[in-house]
Amino acid sequence: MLDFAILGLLMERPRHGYEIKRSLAQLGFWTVSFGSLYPALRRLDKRSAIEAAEGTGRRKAYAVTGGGRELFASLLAADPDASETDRAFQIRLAFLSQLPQNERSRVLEHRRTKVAAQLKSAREIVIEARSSTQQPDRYRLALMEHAMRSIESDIAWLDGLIASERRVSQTA
Amino acid sequence: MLDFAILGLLMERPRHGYEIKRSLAQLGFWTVSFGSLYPALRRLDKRSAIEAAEGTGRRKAYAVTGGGRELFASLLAADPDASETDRAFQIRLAFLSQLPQNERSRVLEHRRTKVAAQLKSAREIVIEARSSTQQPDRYRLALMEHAMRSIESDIAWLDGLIASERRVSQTA
DNA sequence: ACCAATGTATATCGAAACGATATAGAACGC
DNA sequence: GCGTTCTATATCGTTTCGATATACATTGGT
Repeated sequence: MLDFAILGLLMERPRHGYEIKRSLAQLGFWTVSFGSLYPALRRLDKRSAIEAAEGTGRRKAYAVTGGGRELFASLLAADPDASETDRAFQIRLAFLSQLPQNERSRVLEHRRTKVAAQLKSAREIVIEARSSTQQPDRYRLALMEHAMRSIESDIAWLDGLIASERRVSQTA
Repeated sequence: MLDFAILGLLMERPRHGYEIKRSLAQLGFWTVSFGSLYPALRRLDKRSAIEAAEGTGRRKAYAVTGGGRELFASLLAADPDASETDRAFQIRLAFLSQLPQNERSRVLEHRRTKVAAQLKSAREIVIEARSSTQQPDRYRLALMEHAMRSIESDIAWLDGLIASERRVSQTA
């Protein structure tokens, strides 16, 4: 999970820990804690997927190794099965350019199906709550409605991505 | 965190594990795993914040104890400091009715301040990315823009809550 | 009436991630 | 020159996760 993201970032260029943390946050999906980051780096180092390059001073820059590249490629191309996390999808998306066009659509469509299911159940929950005899706490209703709307906006966003994907593949 | 949510749910009525899981998901904020849930129940039991009521068959219903009520109240009223998690806020909100009106506004305003800061940095990131010479990967840009829009919609939602809070306190 | 599939329910394991905190050099302000 | 903030790595204990095992209950088809 975190390993996947780290490898992806290191594929572009060597980075040291703190920089990985910053990049992760800038990609808009994660403010990872030090308690996750440094153990992850050691994990990857142990598997020799990464190696410490130029230990200039106290900053340890890490670079991805050959094995690391292979590992990353297999993670990226892996079947985005039903149990894919939100975060896993985001990471996959951030590196989606590295996948051939037809596979990209598959990843997006697959995600759409999953989120559509989430929307269905979120809607049912809201409808149920609104029509309940003893109508629920207003804060909770707000919570449920907001959750529903967030999913709706996720779907709209995904549809935009899918549409632009189709446009690109037609031009090409 | 999870303990907080469990206590809140058990304050209303005794529930067994599976039901807590379902309620948590319905409140729109969490599909907690069994690997979190059952350890959490045992944790709370050990602290005697909850106790097993009527062990009818294989379902163990848990009820909150006096100590548990105290614990919950202190968690709910605790200072929503800067490090408050998204989830912690959501849980707090789900049980906000149990807090006096003036404290409710404080919780909401505090949250707004925090999310506003998030929005600021998200906007900076998007602006920076868009104006960058080597403009970033389109998928990443989409990711960043979506993150930004999500935060914008969170703020709008919070403002709605704050406004309705004011309306209520004026009528009262 | 039988049995397969699905739903309800509790439990546990190892791994991953979290939040807090410690430490310390570097850069900056005044 | 001295305090504050920023950069950077590290570790500790706890929480949460995801996968998996198990078993009874309910429902639907034939």
